[in-house]
Amino acid sequence: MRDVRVRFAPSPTGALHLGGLRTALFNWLFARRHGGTFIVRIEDTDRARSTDEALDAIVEGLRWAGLEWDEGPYRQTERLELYRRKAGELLDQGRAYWCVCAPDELEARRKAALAKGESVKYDGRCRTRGLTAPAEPAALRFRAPHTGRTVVEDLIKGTIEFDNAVLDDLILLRSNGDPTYHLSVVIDDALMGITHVIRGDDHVNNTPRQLPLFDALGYPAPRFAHLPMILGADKTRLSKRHGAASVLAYRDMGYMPDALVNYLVRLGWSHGDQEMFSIPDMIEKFSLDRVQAAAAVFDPDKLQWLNAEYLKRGDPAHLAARLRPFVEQRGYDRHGPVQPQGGLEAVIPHLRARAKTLVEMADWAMPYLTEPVAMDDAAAATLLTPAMASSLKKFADRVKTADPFSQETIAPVLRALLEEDGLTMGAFAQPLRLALTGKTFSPGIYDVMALLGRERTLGRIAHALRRPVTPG
RNA sequence: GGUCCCAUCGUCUAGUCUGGCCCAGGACGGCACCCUCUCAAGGUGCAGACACGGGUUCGAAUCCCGUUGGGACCA
Repeated sequence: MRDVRVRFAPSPTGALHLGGLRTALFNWLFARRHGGTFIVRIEDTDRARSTDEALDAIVEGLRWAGLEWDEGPYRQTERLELYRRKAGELLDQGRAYWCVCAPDELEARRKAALAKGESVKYDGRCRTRGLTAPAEPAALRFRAPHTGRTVVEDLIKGTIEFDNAVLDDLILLRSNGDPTYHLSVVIDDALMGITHVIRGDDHVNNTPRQLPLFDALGYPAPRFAHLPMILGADKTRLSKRHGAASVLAYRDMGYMPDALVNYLVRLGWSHGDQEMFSIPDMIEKFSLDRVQAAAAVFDPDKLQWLNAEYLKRGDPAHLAARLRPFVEQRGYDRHGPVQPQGGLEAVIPHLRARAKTLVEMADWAMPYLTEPVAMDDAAAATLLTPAMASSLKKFADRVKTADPFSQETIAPVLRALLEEDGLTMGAFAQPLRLALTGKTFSPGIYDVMALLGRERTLGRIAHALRRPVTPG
């Protein structure tokens, strides 16, 4: 195999979507697997719809996901002269011709054909006119073959045959001189030495139109692999309508990049029953012939499960770094950081088994990082009864001297107290938990105390006891 | 409308190329139980699919044809 060169070629007309990320991922994996080159090329010739904001978002999304490229991003708007020059060569060689059919006229003919149930392709009116440098606005059309068959040997779908009679004479240059998608994509793939075009299967029908163009331009065609679409729950193409589809939105919802990538790689690709793949693992195992031909439905629940798995297994220091922005966003700085022993990293072992996202983890972490704690008043009204308050006070008095302040020393004190006051752990743990964290759910109560340390444990109980207590 | 693609549990998929090991396996989700100081997590178990109809064959989820259904592109 020649040195593999693949590209991801998004249009900067919106956010990077999950479908786009997966296309990028499969290209990237293929390149890495074969020691090839991964190129990012921005298809921004549609200048009306392309924006720099979208371009930035795409680049940011790729970076966040960890898909580093080897070349680019190239921008097609920087290569317009090249496309025009190549189009001129096709005209000189008789492989293209001027067409003066006006767009609205074309549209009218198309509608008429559709109404009569005929093919809507261009009728070839200007094909044999032999127009040279027309004075009126003219588009340049490709003289496509109209006989024979074009065969695409797709690496995923197998052999796909097209009757050339159904192929259109593509427009290469619009009447304003701008290249069309078909022209620029073929020239770039040819000149950039792309060996494998791995793209969404919405491009399958474009392939037989582009193949003769490679030929006319005098370049060997790359191999093609068309990836199945990602669908929403309603089985239509995934889009904004299905809720968040943008990669950056998933980042902001607290997903780990490796978890998203892991989820995406399993959408359409598999390696036996294996569900979890590290990046090196998927690079080693990735292959196009294991890619599914059928479309896949995006399942947010499974993504969330995978994310939780990454939270449970990840390196605490790494998770802490990912978690920090979410914590800071929550006002970590507002009260001044109140660090538990060992910093943010120390809370991770206690929260990772419960949280599904970094957002949840950050929410759960706040009681250990800020002072004072936000109290769940409704719960306090039912849990902090006078009787409980008295037991809590006793508990606080007795654990004062526990040394070191840990489960080993606290547990005997607590057990004795429960016996004395005729309480069960089940009855006492909730009021204590609420006093310590302000919440009705938390890590194990001994872990909470160890995390808070002696001073803050006692302080919080005292603080909770100063609340007006409900009679009862 | 034309062209093209696709079809295994609700979802992601293994099995399809190289028919028998599949009265179809795994995972997510669901349900039940266990564990338990809360919430989770974890453990155990249960329900759940070869779209349909014809062929080929001793034998088909697997091969062929058709139907149906879904999707994409063409403006």
